[in-house]
Amino acid sequence: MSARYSPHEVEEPLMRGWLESGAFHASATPDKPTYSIVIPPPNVTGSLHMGHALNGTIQDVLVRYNRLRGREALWLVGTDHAGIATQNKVEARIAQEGLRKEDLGREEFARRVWEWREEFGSTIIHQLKSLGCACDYERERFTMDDAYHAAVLRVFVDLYDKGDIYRDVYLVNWCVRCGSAISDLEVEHVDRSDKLYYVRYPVVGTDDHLTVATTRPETIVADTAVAVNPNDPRYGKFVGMTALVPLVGREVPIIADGHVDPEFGTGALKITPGHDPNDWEIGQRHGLPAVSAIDFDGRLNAEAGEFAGRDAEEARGDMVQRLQELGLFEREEDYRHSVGTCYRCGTVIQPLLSLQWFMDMKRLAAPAIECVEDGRVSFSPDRWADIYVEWMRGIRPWCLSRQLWWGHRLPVWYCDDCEKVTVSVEPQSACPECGGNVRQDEDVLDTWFSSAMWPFATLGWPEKTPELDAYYPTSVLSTARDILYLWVARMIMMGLEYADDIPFHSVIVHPTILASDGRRMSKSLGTGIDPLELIAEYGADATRFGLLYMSSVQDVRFSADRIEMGRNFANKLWNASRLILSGVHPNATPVAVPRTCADRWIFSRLGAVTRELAGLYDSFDLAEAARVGYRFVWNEVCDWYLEIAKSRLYGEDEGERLDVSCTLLSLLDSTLRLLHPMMPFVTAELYRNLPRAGETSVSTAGDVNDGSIGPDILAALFPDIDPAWDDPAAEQAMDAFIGAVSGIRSAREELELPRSVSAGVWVVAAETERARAMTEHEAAFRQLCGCEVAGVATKDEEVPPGRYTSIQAPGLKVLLPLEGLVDVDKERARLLARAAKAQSDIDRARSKLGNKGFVANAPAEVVAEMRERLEAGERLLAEAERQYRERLGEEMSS
RNA sequence: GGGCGCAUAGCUCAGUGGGAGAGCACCUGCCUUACAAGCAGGGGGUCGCAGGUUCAAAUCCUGCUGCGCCCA
Repeated sequence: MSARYSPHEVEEPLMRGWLESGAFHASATPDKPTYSIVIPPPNVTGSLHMGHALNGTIQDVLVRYNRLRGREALWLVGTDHAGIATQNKVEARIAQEGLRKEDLGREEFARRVWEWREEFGSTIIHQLKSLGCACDYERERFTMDDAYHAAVLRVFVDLYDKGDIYRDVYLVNWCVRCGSAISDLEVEHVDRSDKLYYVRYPVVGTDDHLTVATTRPETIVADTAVAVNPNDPRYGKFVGMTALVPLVGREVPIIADGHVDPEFGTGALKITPGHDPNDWEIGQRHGLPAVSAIDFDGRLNAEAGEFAGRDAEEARGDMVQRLQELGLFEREEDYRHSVGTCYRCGTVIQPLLSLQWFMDMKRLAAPAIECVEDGRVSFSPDRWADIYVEWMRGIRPWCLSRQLWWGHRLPVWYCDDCEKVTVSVEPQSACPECGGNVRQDEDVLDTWFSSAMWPFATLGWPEKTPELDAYYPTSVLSTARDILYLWVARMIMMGLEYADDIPFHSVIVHPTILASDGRRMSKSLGTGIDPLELIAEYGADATRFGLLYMSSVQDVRFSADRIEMGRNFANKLWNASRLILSGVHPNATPVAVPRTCADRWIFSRLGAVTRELAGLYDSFDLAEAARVGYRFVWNEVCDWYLEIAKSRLYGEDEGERLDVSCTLLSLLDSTLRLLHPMMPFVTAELYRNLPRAGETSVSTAGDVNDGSIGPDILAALFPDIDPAWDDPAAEQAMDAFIGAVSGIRSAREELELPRSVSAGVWVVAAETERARAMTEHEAAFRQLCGCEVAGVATKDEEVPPGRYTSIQAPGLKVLLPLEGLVDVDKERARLLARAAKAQSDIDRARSKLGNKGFVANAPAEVVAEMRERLEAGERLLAEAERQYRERLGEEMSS
């Protein structure tokens, strides 16, 4: 075995073996309890980024853990067809041939998209393999698969028949660049510095005018009212009169509406129902007409008179100029506000009136709220449940149609001859009403409509498949928070409506890994970190471990230190295993025979850690799981147990060697299984090198994996703990041992006792059982701190007279002889420091105990503990003073 | 405008009512036959600020400041 763990020699062959043997494939008809996760389908156009890497790791930990728990675990993967994003990619590609999609026609364009998808569409899915993800790659799904498409049409038609889906003219969010409507959720609000323009609207029949403030003077030409707050004393007299809209001279009513904020601008608001969502609402309430002055290409139309044909935003300056010429312009001021932009391309959204397909969400929302409120679906962290419910209560109609060529085309046909609209799963060739010609709607469905069906459509719905039966509802959905509304909420609604049950029991909302500047990683700013590069540099296990360790509940700045920590940890585990695998007795097998104090201690700890890790995996606290695993392996197994075991492992006694070998192998065997969910590769590699019962010699540990799988950790189970391992006495004894060794080491450094200086120390313990580890593991004790145990006493008087310094350890103290060894000044400083520490403990405890309230109100055990602390402090102080006197021949003056 | 979250060592973060922790960085000493991606020892913090509750507050409450995010 190499002295350094080389992830790249291990990972690829292991993954290949697993994939070839179908180890990740879940049975359609399992005979075990099941566990299932559907991956949030990544965009076909994407490549692996930090969010995917973290989320992939989380899901993989859960899937692997549940396999170890003996469950048949399905991790279903696949991709989302991502309408706009994919269309953009392919448009860019054909643009290199000098083509636009219109040149190809719809059918040919779609063919090009499929071609593109075949080539690049599974990039992320393949990249997940390098992270070690145990997905069922054989069941990869795509939201445009034929069966999936059929399911989408079926749901659309059904919701139409139920009256939830309808067609209407409504103000929608229009992206001029994408040439499509998008839903409210796809609009991203960004803060922008603009101008607020103050414009005068003459009041008809008076010499007065109302001044309104607007950020969009180009929409003045579409105004159909001026509104003021009903309680605004400045404007009450104008309500009911009319005003003239500048530039176009339209006479519009002056209305009163409670939603007008008297504080904004002048308190008078221009109302443009055709180009502003709030104005649309006001217009609806007051029966105002809506004028469209901006077309789908972002240009002003005939309503804008002399400005017709100009791009709306570009025309703004000239329109302001014209207002100035007309004497209707008052002033402008700097203004910071948030502007809706397209979340795909960043273009400023134009609210436009348009005939679109909508889905009313109210009916489906009710049960989807209920299942979260009654706890059938839980969120982790649970505050997301409130956020979800809050949003669901205010849910609004969903604009479903997209003016794209890539996606699920609406199953809607319009008759050329009559008014008949046919909505049907079956393609229509003639109008069922009049037999006339029909045309299919040109639009496609919002991508999120199909992804909402992901948890059941991927399992074969609407067929009653065995997969659906075995794996629905799924166990967990893990996701970033930004698609909580866009996707998670809609999955719950669709699941309840069509699969007759919640889509998943738990939703994990994982944190966002931020760039080092504390903001989201950004490609354009170059602050992104490529997880594949991390894997290349540190290995997959290190990357996974680092991500888990750094990401608990809060968003966190990426820190390469954590990944390095993961690499070092993998290396530590590797080397600990190297010590064991190369040092054990040839006949040893992983069967624990805990005999000595240290054995019983480490197995007691193993039991506790196993329980703890199971609880942490079950409750999705994977960051804590990483910490617990790290501390156990590094600070308990490696720092102490292995060091103690060495003396027996390298000793002369054959029986001892065999015993400790078996125990070491058993400990390693369990530890690998505990950590496997987090670090699948290194644990699998080491596991296959463990000798098994029946084998007579250690296998070829550390040979480079040729792809064949030895004992496969994937077939193993989570460690079974024997309650009999719990051993508080052994834990106490080892606490004393560790405290003594550490104390002696510190003293040696402080007193500058060279390592070569050996000493026989006396152990003073009221209960000699406390000193058991030190006597039982005397060889190890000597090895670790360079001291022999000269004897064990129950009280000071039993210790031979002489000069000692004392070292306090849990439950006992160690007396280290100083005769002729120590620099007087060093010892003086040490004793003074000890006395000061003891004094501060005493002061603290005394002040607590002197407080009547404390003694009366604090729990008895806390008070008792404080008394013990006081006594211990007093003992320590007295001892330091006594030693000071004896050693230095003078009183300590403090 | 409404809401959520965060502020702890030089850095990145744990800890969420009873003696301030980790990793990295730093200082000292070690190539001790598992590991220098390591070992041993050490220094370093009025736990953002101000009030309050409590016998007891980094931890609970209120306000403030700063940062991030979501919704309108």
